[in-house]
Amino acid sequence: MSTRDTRERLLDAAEELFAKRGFDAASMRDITSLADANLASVNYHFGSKEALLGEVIRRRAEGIVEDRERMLNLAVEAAGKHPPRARAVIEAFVYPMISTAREHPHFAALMSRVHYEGLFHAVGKVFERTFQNSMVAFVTQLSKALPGIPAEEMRMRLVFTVGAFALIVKQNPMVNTLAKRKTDVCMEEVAGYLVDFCAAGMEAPPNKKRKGGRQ
Amino acid sequence: MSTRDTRERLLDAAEELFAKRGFDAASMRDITSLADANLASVNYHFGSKEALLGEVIRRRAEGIVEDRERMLNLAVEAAGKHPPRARAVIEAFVYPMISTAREHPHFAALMSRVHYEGLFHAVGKVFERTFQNSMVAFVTQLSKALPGIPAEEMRMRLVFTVGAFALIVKQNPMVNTLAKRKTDVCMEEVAGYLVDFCAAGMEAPPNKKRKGGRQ
DNA sequence: GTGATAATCAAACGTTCGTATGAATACGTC
DNA sequence: GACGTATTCATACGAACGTTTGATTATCAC
Repeated sequence: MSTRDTRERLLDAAEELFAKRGFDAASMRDITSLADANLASVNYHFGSKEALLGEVIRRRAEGIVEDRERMLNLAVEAAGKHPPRARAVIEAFVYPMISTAREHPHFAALMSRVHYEGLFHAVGKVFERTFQNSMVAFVTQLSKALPGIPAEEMRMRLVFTVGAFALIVKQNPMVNTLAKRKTDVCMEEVAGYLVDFCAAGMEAPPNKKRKGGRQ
Repeated sequence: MSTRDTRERLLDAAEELFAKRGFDAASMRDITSLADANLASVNYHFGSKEALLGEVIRRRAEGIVEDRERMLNLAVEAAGKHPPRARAVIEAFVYPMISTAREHPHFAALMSRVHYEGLFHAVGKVFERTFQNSMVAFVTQLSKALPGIPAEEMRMRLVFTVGAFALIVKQNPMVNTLAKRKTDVCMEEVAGYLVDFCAAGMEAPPNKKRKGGRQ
């Protein structure tokens, strides 16, 4: 059993348990046990538990960002000299993560956690270099598609999209309860709903800053 | 210093630290220290750490749900014999939590955590009895306002709204970074953006279940 | 085979955790 | 002021945590 095997088994086990239980609640003993590895192996291969989390995220995040950029470029080219429709931009933003959520549901759930837990101390750098940087290009294209929306409001709308998205891929019990589903909501199905919802939200008229409104 | 004082100081401290660090990372010693109380006081007043979390949520959740229902009823009455507009329903859903987020930002951030961490074992019951139950009435009114949307899709759209919402109230570093803000995003400001976005998303045409689409 | 490097292993380290205990103090009632 | 209850307190417990260590085993070039 080569080193590479152990490394990957550790990454897989960590991905699953970090996603299911959270960073703190997933102990090194749980992870190494699931990976059929020795307790000390994580510190040998990665140095620390935090570094393990960083590597779990890094090994997939870059691919997702690349897919997003590829889809965005395709949309730009397909639109010719016009800017692409907002819906096409949203699809380029959402589908790579949806595909990941199907192939690696634990990773998608973990990404959702990263948004909401204070895990930035461990993954801040890799997260910044990948996901956050990639968002700039999407805001740019959305602003071209919808020139009437102020840049700041457009950025907020993309944050809303991330939030709506993150709650879905989390496989949250609430989602199934609310949706009155006995089986888990299927990713492809929900992707269509999400794109419809967010594309319409993007195309909404800009906010009338009604000052003196509700205090 | 009466008992009630200590109880409330513990609840306040727990609310803040659970929100900032998460359930596991916020230790009893941190909480009791911030509350200027003895380490044993939590177990004396609440029985356990989990019970403390449950009480932290319960003491505010019920008020929020009541506010939501009150605003929803007002919207229904104001609309007369017609159903209220989707936007009015969204406002009734969002504003009570926005108000809470202004008065008790830690609580709002904690609620966001509850959606994403596996905290349901501790708060599942109180959470179910309050927030999830209250959603049924909103889906009902939204379906009346927008009869063209299938019930399941409407439920998903309300989940999207919760997700977009939760990411905002979390005071997530990403939000400020993305929004290119040096100061925290103001709740009232973002509430307007959020309602515009979600109301438009609600009113989007129903999804054309394009089967055989992307695999 | 031999030696150097890489990887695995069992065991232990010191720390921190949530909880429990029993004594000490504060409080309200008579 | 004394008594019973409610609360606070210092302290300790056992368990679980991430990490470290030093020996042991596998791997591979020569």
